[in-house]
This record gives sequence, structure tokens and C-alpha cells, in this order.
Amino acid sequence: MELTKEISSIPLFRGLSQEYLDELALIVTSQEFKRGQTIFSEGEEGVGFYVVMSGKVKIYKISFDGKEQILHILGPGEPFAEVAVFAGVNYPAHALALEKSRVLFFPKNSFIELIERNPSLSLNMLAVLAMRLRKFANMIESLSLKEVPGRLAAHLLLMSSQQNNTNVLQLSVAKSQLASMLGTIPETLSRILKKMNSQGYINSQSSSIQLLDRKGLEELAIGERRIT
Amino acid sequence: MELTKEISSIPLFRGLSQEYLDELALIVTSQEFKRGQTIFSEGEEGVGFYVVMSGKVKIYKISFDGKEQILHILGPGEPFAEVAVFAGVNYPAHALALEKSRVLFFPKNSFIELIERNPSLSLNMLAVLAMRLRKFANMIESLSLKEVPGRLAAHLLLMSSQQNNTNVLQLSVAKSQLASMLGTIPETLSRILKKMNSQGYINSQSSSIQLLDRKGLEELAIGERRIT
DNA sequence: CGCTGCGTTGAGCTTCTTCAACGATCGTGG
DNA sequence: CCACGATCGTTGAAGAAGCTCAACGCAGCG
Repeated sequence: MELTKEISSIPLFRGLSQEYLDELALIVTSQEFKRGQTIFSEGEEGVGFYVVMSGKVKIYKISFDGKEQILHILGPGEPFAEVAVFAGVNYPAHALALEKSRVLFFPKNSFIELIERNPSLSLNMLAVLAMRLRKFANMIESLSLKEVPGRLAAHLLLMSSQQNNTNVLQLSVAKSQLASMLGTIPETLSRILKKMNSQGYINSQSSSIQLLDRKGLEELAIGERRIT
Repeated sequence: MELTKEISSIPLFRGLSQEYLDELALIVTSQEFKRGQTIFSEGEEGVGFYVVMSGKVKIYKISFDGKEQILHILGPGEPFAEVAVFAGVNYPAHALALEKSRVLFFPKNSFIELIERNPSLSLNMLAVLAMRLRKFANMIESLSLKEVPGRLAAHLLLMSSQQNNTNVLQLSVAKSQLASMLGTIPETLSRILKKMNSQGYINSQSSSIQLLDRKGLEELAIGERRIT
């Protein structure tokens, strides 16, 4: 079946025997979502977890007055909502397709049965959760210890390091979404980009950002320096 | 051996067979730390994880200019630094004993071997990480979407719910530590406690806080209402 | 008794958000 | 193909929230 091949391409399932891949293929279902469509909402019963096959999925929280904080933006190969499987209970955030996306859905109960019989799958899963925790810890640090310019600088450097340290970044999300990732609002982001431009840290044109002064950005990111 | 009994009392290891408890006892070591003593620092090689047996341990990040953000405060039975085991690499934060504490240390490699052979241990571990992720997601939401009074209100209600919904809370940490948990500074916390007092939300005397207006606090926590 | 750490208070200032307006871009339907 | 609306990004002015710095009281402890 075609699904098995797809499943085997998912990093989470790397190193699994053909036997287990086949079993996974038996419990999985493929789902399509259009741009802007909700996959699940916070508080809904967590019936399973997902893996993005194509497109882009946003995981986010919403406050009473409508502000959103993005927790992740996920692309192909990345799982989400695993927490619902292992912590039981409900989805802890909202999930929405940012573009036309296809996802695989793994129902909770069947998946747990599988994991009980396959330690190497559980080690992969543990690694994913552990990495996510690490990422969240950094977000928490960032949100509470750094000002917005520092968070932006850190984010830009992180992006760059994930793309072979290229100096020219293409934003993969809208600037308003970037603002929400950084825990701020589009207006503030816009002003800070402008300042960073005029002070020679970066050269930003629409959705492309060129890093001009990495050292300066690093100092911004650790709070050693400020934008004036 | 005495250790086996202690290990069996740890929630993380609930439901394990005697056989595995014995194996755990073979790899574990017990360590003592004095008040204020560092257990490990961010960036050190992650050689294993810990479980608090007695005392209190603080997990925190520090910014360049010395501000700290507390990620957890852990008491007896709670594990920490599991991330280092499964994500490999280094400790992602600092750990320090807030009081005289005894902890059990589980070396990474031996523990991974154990988990490879024991699905129920791995499921327990997955549940722990998943719950932690959920908690972090809430912290992130809180830090970026709520103002300090809202965070404080949410925290007080959470504390209360964890203690049979009692209306009289005893702070288990210094106020300056509470401030750091909430992502703010002692001065701001002090001012907000004062306002909450004068407006009848709470009655706070030194380290004891009585909740007077739960409904009002809830509205503060979700941003429906503000302190003036 | 003096010291040290913790908590509180006040004044001033920085940063960020809010609110409002406007320009640009893009996709769609006429 | 153009026009229109919607969305997105930008800019300005004003205000709110929280931080910094400094000072001081108080308690616990050597």
C-alpha cells in the first residue's frame, strides 16, 4: 500500500521494522484541510495525533480578547497533538491549516497498543517530546527575559542556523504570524524591522530578510545591546 | 535494599514489576544538596536525570543581565532533566536546591537500556513529558497573552485547586521567587498584591494569601476584567 | 548589635500596545 | 481586463503597563 511508504518517510518512525510500518498503515487515516480550516480546537477531546504530510499547520492559543500566541508552525514530516495521546484528556491548543494541507491521523488507542509492543517507537516519541520541551523552555525564557528586538534577533539567527547559516532568509509565514510567534503584534514588529534596517542589522524587503550584522544581532539576542 | 522501596514510591515508576524496580535500584545513586547549591548548570553535558526525594529544587533560566525565569519548582517524587536523556545533548536550564534536598540520579545510558525493554516504563515517561509540555504551553500562553495581574490570579487559582480548593494559601516559595515564576519582578508583584488586597480580591498577609473573590480572580485570569 | 536578605514604596522612564488611518497587494467576480 | 473588497503591512499619536533605580523598614541570624 502507498501509505506504508509515506509513513516510513516520517522522521518520527525512522528505524521501524517493516512489520510495524504495516501495522501503522492499518490504523492511520489520511485527511485533507483547506487553507484556514480548523483541524481541532482547544478543549476538544483528544482522540489521536497527526503528522503533516504536505502544507503547513499552525498550533496556537487564543486569549479571551482574541490575541493569538503561536506555539508551533509545522511542515511536512512533523507530528502534532501527541500530548493528547499520552497525557490523556483534551487538546491543549488550536490547530489550523495555514495552507491546503494533508495530514495523517493516528487514533490514540490503537497507537498506544502499538507503542506497548514496540520500544523503539517509544524512544523516538520520547525524543520528539523532549525536543519540544526544550523548544518551549527557550520560548518561555525568551518571552519573559527578552524585549521584542531581542526575540526577533534570536529568531532570525535561529532561522538562519536551520538553513545552513544563509544570510538571506525567506519568511515562510506572514509578518503578522511572525509577530504572533514572537509574542507581539504586527505594528510593533513592523517598527522594529524598520529600526533594524536603518541601523544596519538587516536588510528587509517584503518577505525576504538579509542578515547584515550577525554579531550585532547576537548581542541584541542576549540583551547585551539595545536598539535605540 | 532500601532504595527499591523509595523508587517504588515515585509516581513515574508506578506499576512497574519488582524486577524492573530492582534493576532501577542498581543504576541509581542518591545525592544530597544543601540549600542554594547548584545541581547542574545550563549547557553542561546531560549525563542523566533526577528525581527529588526530599526538599525542593528550582529549574530556571538566566538572562545575560541576571534576570531569572523559573520553569519549575519541584518537590518530592517529581523528576527533572528527563529532556537531557531523550533529546541527547546538554542540560537546557539550571537546577538548584532551594532547601536541603536529596535526589536520586539515573544515568542516561543505563536508563535508556531499561526503557528499551519496558513499554510500561516508557509510557509512564511519555505521560510525564506530555504533561510537562501541556504545562509549558500554558505558561507560554500566560506570558504572552495575559498581564501580570491575570497571571497572578491564574496562579493563585491553580494553587488553590491543587490544595482541595482551599481559600487560604501558604506560599511555598519566597515572593521574589513567585515573581520570577510569573515572569515579573518583586516590585511589580508587591504592587499588584497590594491592589488586589485593597480591591477585595484577596487578603494577603506575609506568606499567607486568602482568596476572597474567586469569581473576580477568574475574570482577571481570562482577561475579562482589569485591575485599575 | 550590626548585617544581610527580603519586601515595600515612590518617581521617572522605557517599551509596548491601542486606536485610527492609509497604501499596497492579491484574488475574484463582474 | 478592470474594479472591488479583503487582507496585510505600515505609520503616527497617545496612553498604559511594567521596569529601573533608589531608599527604607523589617526580620532573622551570626
